Amino acid sequence: MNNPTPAELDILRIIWSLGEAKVQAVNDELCKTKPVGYTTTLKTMQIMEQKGLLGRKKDGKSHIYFPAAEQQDTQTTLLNRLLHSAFGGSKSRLVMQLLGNEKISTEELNDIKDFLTKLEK
Amino acid sequence: MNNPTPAELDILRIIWSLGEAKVQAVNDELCKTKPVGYTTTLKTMQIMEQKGLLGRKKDGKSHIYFPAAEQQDTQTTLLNRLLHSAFGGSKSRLVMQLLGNEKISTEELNDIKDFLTKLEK
DNA sequence: TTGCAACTACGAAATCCTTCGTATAAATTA
DNA sequence: TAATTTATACGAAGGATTTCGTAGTTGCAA
Repeated sequence: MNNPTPAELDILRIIWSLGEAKVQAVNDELCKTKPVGYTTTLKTMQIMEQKGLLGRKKDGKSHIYFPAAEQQDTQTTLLNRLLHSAFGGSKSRLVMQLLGNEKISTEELNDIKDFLTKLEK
Repeated sequence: MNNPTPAELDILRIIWSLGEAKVQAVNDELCKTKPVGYTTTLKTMQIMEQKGLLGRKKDGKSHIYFPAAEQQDTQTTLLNRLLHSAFGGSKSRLVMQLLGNEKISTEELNDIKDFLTKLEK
């Protein structure tokens, strides 16, 4: 299916941390970072529900939204995409870059472990 | 400046691996994965040159393109964006997810090392 | 020098993303 | 019960991305 866009990811991150939330709560959080209209957040969350990124249930006159997939599944999907699109599939290169080493290594896991050992002092 | 879009990243990856390349060569590579018109590739590479993602030099009637920034700088930018947008800035969680462990850890580096040790058997 | 083949440049359609205005509907309160 | 508040639904504008058609340019071979 479809993957979260940047704006959708902003919302997902908030819902992950809250477990579940109403549009109002998500919008409040969002506004702490950048000003955004209520209906913008609502619209995006409605699209996310259609896309299958969020589920929702009625609560009085409003809805409570929650993640439709495991947080980890979504994270893994995004991470794997970056792994292949930007790192040619090399996990060790990705890890080394992430942890601040720019050296390229071919001995995947060992190199990572050595790297960590050194970094640990 | 501007960040590479998905289509641009496909091209960047090819140019990274080739060092430098003409449009034709990039398009050939691209077509191994999915069919795409020559002018599509050309147009995208022209845009990338304008954006400052690629440099180019004349070679007879055509151009030779090359990365304008270090591969690692671009990778780091993309990785950091994912780190914050999807992992709330936790490097250890990202690494663990990448390496196949779904457990959340708070002792950043040590946990990663332990994890690697186990994985190594 | 003429003509062909390989390239470039340009423009524009189609789609996706993001944002918000407006119209409705449903509780609440005065 | 009427007015107010709080939500939802819908549509559409504006910008970014992706794709490609068409026209024009350049170098080389015949």
